[in-house]
Amino acid sequence: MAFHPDGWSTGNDTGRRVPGRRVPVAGRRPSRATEVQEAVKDIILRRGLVAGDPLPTESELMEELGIGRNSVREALKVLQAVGIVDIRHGFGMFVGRMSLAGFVDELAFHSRMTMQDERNHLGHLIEIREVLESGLVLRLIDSLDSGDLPAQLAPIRDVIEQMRAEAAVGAISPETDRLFHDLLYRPLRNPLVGQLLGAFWQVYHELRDDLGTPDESPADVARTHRDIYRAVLTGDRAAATEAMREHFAGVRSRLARLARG
Amino acid sequence: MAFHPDGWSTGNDTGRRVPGRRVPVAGRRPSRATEVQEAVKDIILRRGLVAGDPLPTESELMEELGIGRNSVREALKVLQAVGIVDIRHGFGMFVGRMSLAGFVDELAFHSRMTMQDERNHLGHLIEIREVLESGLVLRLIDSLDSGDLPAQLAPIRDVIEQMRAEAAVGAISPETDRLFHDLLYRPLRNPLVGQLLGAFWQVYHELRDDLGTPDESPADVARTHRDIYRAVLTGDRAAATEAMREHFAGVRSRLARLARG
DNA sequence: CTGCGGACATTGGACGTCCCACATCCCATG
DNA sequence: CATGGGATGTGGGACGTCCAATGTCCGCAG
Repeated sequence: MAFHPDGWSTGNDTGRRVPGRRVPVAGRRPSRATEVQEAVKDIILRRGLVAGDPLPTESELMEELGIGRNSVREALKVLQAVGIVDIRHGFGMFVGRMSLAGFVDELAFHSRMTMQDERNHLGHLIEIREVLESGLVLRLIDSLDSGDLPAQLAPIRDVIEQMRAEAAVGAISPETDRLFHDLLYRPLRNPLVGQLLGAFWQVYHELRDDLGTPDESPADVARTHRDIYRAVLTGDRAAATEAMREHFAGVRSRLARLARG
Repeated sequence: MAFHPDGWSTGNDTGRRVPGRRVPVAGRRPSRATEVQEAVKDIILRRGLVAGDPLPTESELMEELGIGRNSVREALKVLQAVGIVDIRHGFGMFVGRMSLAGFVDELAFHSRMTMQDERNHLGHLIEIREVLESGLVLRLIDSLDSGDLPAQLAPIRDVIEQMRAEAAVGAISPETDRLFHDLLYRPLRNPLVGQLLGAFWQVYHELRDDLGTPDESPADVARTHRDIYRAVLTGDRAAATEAMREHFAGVRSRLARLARG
């Protein structure tokens, strides 16, 4: 992985770098791409840019840093992969919004890779998601203004209704499921929660097809989600914990069957 | 090996497009780099490779896919950034181990970027970490074999001792703190927990210097960690929850002060 | 026989250049 | 006044070439 050794900053490179000129000095190697990455991050931080702000063009970067275009491009691609910059073909580069897309890729890939063996990455991921959601739902109950709960939870109620409707005519769409878990924790006002859970959710659903058919019916799924909603509505912490456990029971059994078969 | 520029018959469609002519084909643009990424992932999955296994060389990839070296390299750099492949100069490429390094980069960067404003990424991150650890410690209590608790928790006890010793002579080293949070949940046998928590921990400690001085003394820190250990040892769920809350109280106050200042 | 050093092959790293694709803006043309 | 077609600027793709790092292996010295 890319290490960024500290003690390099002093000493040798004070200023411009002549393209084509190689420094034969025996020392560590802050690869060109790494240099560019650090430089771009530095520019963003130093200039106090925010997500969406325009960044220097490729040409400007190659000139300012005295580095070839390919290296610049490699670095930018990496920064794009980790969601730090946003590249738009024919338009320019911009400070990126946090997307966790790279995180999803990594988790999804390694989960798929270890699906059949004992390490079972996906199972571990689900366990973490369960722990997280179980804790979050309690925090949600604590944080809700007890004044007008139904109004605050109205969006959730709508999703539950939608879910029930879909279950009645067939299967619950992934989008509806995702929407539930996204909306539920929104009152916590912690956008990272939504993003992280979204990432977990996405990994699960990318690999869902590789798992067998679910043990529970769509109606069961709708019911467990409704139970979570009701527990939050009534502020019943124990019921919320139990409902969350129920919700993940189906997932667990599906995974367990995979491990056996 | 000599390269024959007489044209390549392999699936490289260099069909000319007339400038100014809009291609009516529905807009799908699988960029070269993306193609290579998918191809490499596919190779790993299809051949059932595991972490550490060797991958085709750059030259082999460019030939097999009929794609230029730069594109191949860009793709591989990205895959390296998200921890899917591991590139070792002068040796070869290998299937990567999960590292979450890209995730850490993304979180650390966006946290630093939003440090001064209201969005306060870091605070949200800490909140998630607290929820996670609070839930995990309860799960840990449930999962421990009640037979020989002291033996199972011996490593933790040693770290606590180390922590106390360090606190007595000055400051607790980050490594010791990290070791505690890493070892504590090891009995859960969920390696992802360690990695995810490690990522959170690393983000926090990368930005720690930008926060002010801590409110609590090293002795306080050692004490809160000891309380967590004791709660697990005695299986006291309420005490564990409280100890975890205490543990994060210092972090929270530090963050709050930043928001005010 | 042992071990150490250096040649060699292999593999990644970097660069410059050329051309393509895409987006935007402006101006000419109807 | 509306519109379509450059002109321009930006990223995307590819190629060829050279450089540097790493591992292997063989031969020479002890």
